[in-house]
Amino acid sequence: MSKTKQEVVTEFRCTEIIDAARKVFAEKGFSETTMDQVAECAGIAKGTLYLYFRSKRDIYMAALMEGIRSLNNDSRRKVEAAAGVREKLRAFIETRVGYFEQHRDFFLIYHSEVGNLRVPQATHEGQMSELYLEQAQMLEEVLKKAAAAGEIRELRPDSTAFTVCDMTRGVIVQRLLGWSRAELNDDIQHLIGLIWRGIAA
Amino acid sequence: MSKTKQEVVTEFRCTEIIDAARKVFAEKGFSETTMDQVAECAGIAKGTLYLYFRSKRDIYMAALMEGIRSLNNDSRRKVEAAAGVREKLRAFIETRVGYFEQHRDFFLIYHSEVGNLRVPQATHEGQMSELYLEQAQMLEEVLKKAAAAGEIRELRPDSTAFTVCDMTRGVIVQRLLGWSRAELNDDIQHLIGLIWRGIAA
DNA sequence: CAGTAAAATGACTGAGTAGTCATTCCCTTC
DNA sequence: GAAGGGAATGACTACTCAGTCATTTTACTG
Repeated sequence: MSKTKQEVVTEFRCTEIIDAARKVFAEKGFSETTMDQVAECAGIAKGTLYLYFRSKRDIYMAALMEGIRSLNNDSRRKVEAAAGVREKLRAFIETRVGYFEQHRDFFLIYHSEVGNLRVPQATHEGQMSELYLEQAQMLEEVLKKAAAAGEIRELRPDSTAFTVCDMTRGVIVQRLLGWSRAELNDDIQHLIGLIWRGIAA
Repeated sequence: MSKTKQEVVTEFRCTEIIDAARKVFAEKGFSETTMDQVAECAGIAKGTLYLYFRSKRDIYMAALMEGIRSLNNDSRRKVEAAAGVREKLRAFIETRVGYFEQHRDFFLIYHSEVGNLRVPQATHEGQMSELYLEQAQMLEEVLKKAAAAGEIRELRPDSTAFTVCDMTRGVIVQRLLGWSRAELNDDIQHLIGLIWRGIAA
């Protein structure tokens, strides 16, 4: 009984910390953020952070992983639920754009970390790219099946999957930076149009 | 006379420093790089850095700007020289992929800085996004003219231009991370195919 | 080759911060 | 409501590093 209660408290604190971390790290980046700031934002003392996480990097990675996992799950569910390539594609894009629009702060971390091409040394490095590649692979499967069924033309599915991810990422950036004033749906529609028909007359 | 000589030395030192900075910053990122490392890599003492640049950030930005300007010039020249949209598109992609393949270390800085969506506070911030947007705008012009000439279908030229930039960026990342084993030309060809015809059967 | 001025150096300083731990607080249990 | 124990605290420590500046080296000149 008491154990359950303790677990609840622990989970609550962890969530609290991760949420705060996401906010602060998104604003300043990893290096420019201090543990005092994270603590203050979470409304607890700095020492408490270390009761639940081993280090600054640990908190950062926890925030990142949690977000990616949640995004992956959302995407997978939506894509599986959709019928036909084009709808699956739309589901994929819609989910991601929507998710990041709702979790701006998470996108900033995700984006700067996933876009981090430097020589890895973090312990979590393996997990990271694994979770990242998962997205592209999901899309790759969809494309492969569609190609087999003749729904789309024959293309290198891996490269194409990555490219679709990149285009989606691009739309998210455009929107977050306010470079696009269009409605969400118009942006998505436009993107799908590009993917599907290209720009040829 | 003596002045010219002095200028030459100054320019040489600056280049030396910028080259070293590019290498070191690319490896570790801005925050994790120390001035001692930059100095060592440049083969000079730390104090000397401050004879030619005001601050760490100054050196970083100088390295970044110089690279972007050079890339912009290359791209513009090649795109202008090419005839027809499709060839201009190819020129654009080819130049960028080629440039970054040749300046890996620069790409790492460029990528992490341009992808830096946090609230700006750097003095150079304005210049940065200006130089960045320049690329997309160049492409936008090409697309607009092509659309007017009926060479491509009517699309939102701004959004499309950004998307093409994003796709190109994506290919570069794929190649730098070793996710693509294809020949450079095949990757470019594949990308142009995607842009031009989309994925529709 | 002495004298001088400019360039280069690197030990040093001061600010800032990740992580610790002795102390305090609070909640449970009897 | 007192005792006991686990959770929370925040002052403190040990360290890093951007930027400075007194000193040394180099380059030029007459």
